[in-house]
Amino acid sequence: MKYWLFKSEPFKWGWDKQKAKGEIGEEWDGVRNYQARNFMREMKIGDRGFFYHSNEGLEVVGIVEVCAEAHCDSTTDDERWECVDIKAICDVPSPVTLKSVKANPKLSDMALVTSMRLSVQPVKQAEWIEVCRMAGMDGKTLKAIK
DNA sequence: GCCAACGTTGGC
DNA sequence: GCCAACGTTGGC
Repeated sequence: MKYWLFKSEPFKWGWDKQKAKGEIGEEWDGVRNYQARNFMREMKIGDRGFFYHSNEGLEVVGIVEVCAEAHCDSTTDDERWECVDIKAICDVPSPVTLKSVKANPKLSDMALVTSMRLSVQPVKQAEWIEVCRMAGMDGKTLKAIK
C-alpha cells in the first residue's frame, strides 16, 4: 500500500465537503499537471492519503482512501487528464500545520516542503508515520482506521 | 494582494 | 530543441 497527499483549497473543495460524500467518495478532478496525474495513475484502491488544505489553513486535516483507480476526468473532454476517486476515512485528532512539518527535520525531504506547488504528492512510509504521530494518532488509532 | 517558483506554450 | 513570455499555484 502506498501513501499520498492531496491538496485542496478549502473554499473550492474542503474537508467538510469531502466528508459529506461519505463512503461514495468523490472524483479528485481538475488536476492539470502531468506529474500529479502520473501519481494518480500509480494509485491503487485502498491506498491512503492525507487531505491538506492549501491557501487557507495550511494543514493536514484528515485521512482519505483511494476508492477508484485512475479514470477520465469528467470535468474535461481532454483525454489527457485522469483522476482517482477518494473517500474520507477520518479526521486527524489534531491538524498538522505546514509550519510544523517544515520545523521537523525528519520531514525535510517531504514533497510538501520540496515541491511546494505539486497538488498530488507521494508520501514515504516513514513520513506517513511521522505525520500521523504529530497528528496525535497513536498505534491504536492507526489500527482502528484500517 | 503580492510575488516567487515553476509548469506550459509557442515562436524561432 | 531552446528559451522568453505567460499563466497558475500557494505561502506569506
